[in-house]
Amino acid sequence: MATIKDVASEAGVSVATVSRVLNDNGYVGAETRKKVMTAIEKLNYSPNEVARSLYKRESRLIGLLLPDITNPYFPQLARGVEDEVSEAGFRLLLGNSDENIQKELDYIQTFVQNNVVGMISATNHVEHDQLYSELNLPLVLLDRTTDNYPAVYADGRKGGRLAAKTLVEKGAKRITVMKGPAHVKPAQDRFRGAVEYLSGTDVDFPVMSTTSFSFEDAKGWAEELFATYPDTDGVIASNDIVGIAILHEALRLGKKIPEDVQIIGYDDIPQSSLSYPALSTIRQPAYEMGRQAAALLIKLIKKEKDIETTVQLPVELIQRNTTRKG
Amino acid sequence: MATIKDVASEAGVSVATVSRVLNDNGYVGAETRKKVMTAIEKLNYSPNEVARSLYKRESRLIGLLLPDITNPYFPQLARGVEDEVSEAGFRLLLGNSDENIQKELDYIQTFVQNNVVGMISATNHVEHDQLYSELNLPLVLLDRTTDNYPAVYADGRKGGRLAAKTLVEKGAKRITVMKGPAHVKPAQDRFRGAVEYLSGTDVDFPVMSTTSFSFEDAKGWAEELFATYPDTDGVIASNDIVGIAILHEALRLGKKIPEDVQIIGYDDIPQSSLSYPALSTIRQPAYEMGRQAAALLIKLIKKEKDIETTVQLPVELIQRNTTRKG
DNA sequence: TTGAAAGCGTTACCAG
DNA sequence: CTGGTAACGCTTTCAA
Repeated sequence: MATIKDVASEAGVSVATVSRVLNDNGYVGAETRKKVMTAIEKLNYSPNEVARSLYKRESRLIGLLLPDITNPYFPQLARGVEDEVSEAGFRLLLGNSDENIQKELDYIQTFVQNNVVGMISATNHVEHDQLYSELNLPLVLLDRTTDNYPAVYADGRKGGRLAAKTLVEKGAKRITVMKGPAHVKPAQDRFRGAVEYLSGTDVDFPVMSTTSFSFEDAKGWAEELFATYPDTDGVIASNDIVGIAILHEALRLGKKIPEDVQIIGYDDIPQSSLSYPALSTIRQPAYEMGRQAAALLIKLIKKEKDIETTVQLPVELIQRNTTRKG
Repeated sequence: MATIKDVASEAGVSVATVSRVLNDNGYVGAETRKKVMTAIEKLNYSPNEVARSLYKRESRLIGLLLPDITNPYFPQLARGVEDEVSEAGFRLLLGNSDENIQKELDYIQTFVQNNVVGMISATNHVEHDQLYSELNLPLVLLDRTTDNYPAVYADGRKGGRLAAKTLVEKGAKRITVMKGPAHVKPAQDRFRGAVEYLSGTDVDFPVMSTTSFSFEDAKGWAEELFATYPDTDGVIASNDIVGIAILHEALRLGKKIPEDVQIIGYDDIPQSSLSYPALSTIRQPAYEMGRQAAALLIKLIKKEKDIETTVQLPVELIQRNTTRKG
């Protein structure tokens, strides 16, 4: 790899001058600039980010912490983040925390060790608000509310209410509400929203608790649900994965969808529109959330003034075929 | 952030000594070591990776280049890679190329600018074997065969053959085989495998070409398929996404699965088992492939001897309910 | 067993 | 307008 020194001697100038043309600051004569450009071209030089980072004490790297990229909701967030940061010239250092505190801490440590300029976290540990606070780094929370940090999230409470309202209006009488993992804040919000709404109605609503969102477990929850509440005629799933699993199980049991049981999911992951019948769901604009989180972080990094540090994106009912028409 | 200097003065020794205990090399007295440890503890010091990287001319970072993390096949690869590299103390710099040469080049540039120790690429541009060859970095290709580089991939040819054989043996007579995007090498392999097998049989097999794997487009391919070949009774989908879309469309058209038409997908993404009927498919061990690619790369980085630089993982028929029993 | 100092590739300050 | 040089935080000779 060519260094700035090589370029300097090739162009017959000092490294200081090369640095000036590189960063486009300070005075540099037209002639000189041209010589330098030629040398750069010729040597196919590109500056060493590590040296830059060392001197400036900040890199062009942003840390992204996710629970588990294998859950189809997160790649969309990640992609949104990535597109936005890379358009702004930043790159992503990625970590999956599995909601495991130690892993999370380890990643945060790597982030600072690598001089990241900021970080985005979509994990759910409130415990280390403390840790985060010592971080001394621009941080934005993604897919999670909080009073203490900049955050972009969707209105889970409203989403939950919307799901419940939809099912009730479409005539469900015995609605099973699935409660997602207790430590997953957004899941609790939507759950609370649903329960709030249902409490104001006359429908029964047994609650079924689940402790994960994984594909492997989803089947189990689905079986348990119909075993425990065989006469349920409406299900508010904790997310689309679970919703699809329930749909699958209902069909396997010979139930008619949406006649016998209506199902509504949460998230609107891409594959939801491909289930059969296509899953009705509450959409969170994941890609957009990722983009906005990144955009917000970048503003923070650039220390722009008057930024809205908490942005709430709207949720939306996507009415497909697991809920009744009209 | 505390630096090595701070630790040194806190411990009353030189930075050289601190460095020695940090890296556990060179002589350092037991007493001294203890003092240093205490200082490190007290200051909560952790070494600056950037400075290290600058001096050593190599970081603890590995570059991972993916086509599009939004395609559910890739998060699994990514996760496999991540788990393996992070267990070995490395971290991931992530890039989505969208199979776009310019983006790919940009990421590769960032990778070298950041002194990555190696990279893993799951993209499909053979054109820049040339670029890669000038890279002077350990590289392993993932989900792609090649003679020129270390690679881990699954046997696409065999997978295609297996899909075709399965459908034929289960009585399909007019099999539509879908051809994935031309530039996606693994898709072509499985396609060729299927065609090879079918050529040796008496069944008809119209070929339908598609140009993408996205969810949005998949629906379109599905509609086109049944519009063009309404009497098809077996479909070899180019991957599970397309397979699920076809399943959806077939059901929408009132076809019975698997009686009227049998469908077989490719990949075995997690959601395939949740379609209804559950999708039969050819499984590629994506997570495992990611892990092995990372393991191979790490061996390369450590310059171990006698390593198997090309590992082919087996594919497997996952017989679910879109193919007939027995 | 320990310390001083050079050097990794940049940037920015100060002279000229 | 340009060049010399200290500094960023670390590792590694080389001497002591």
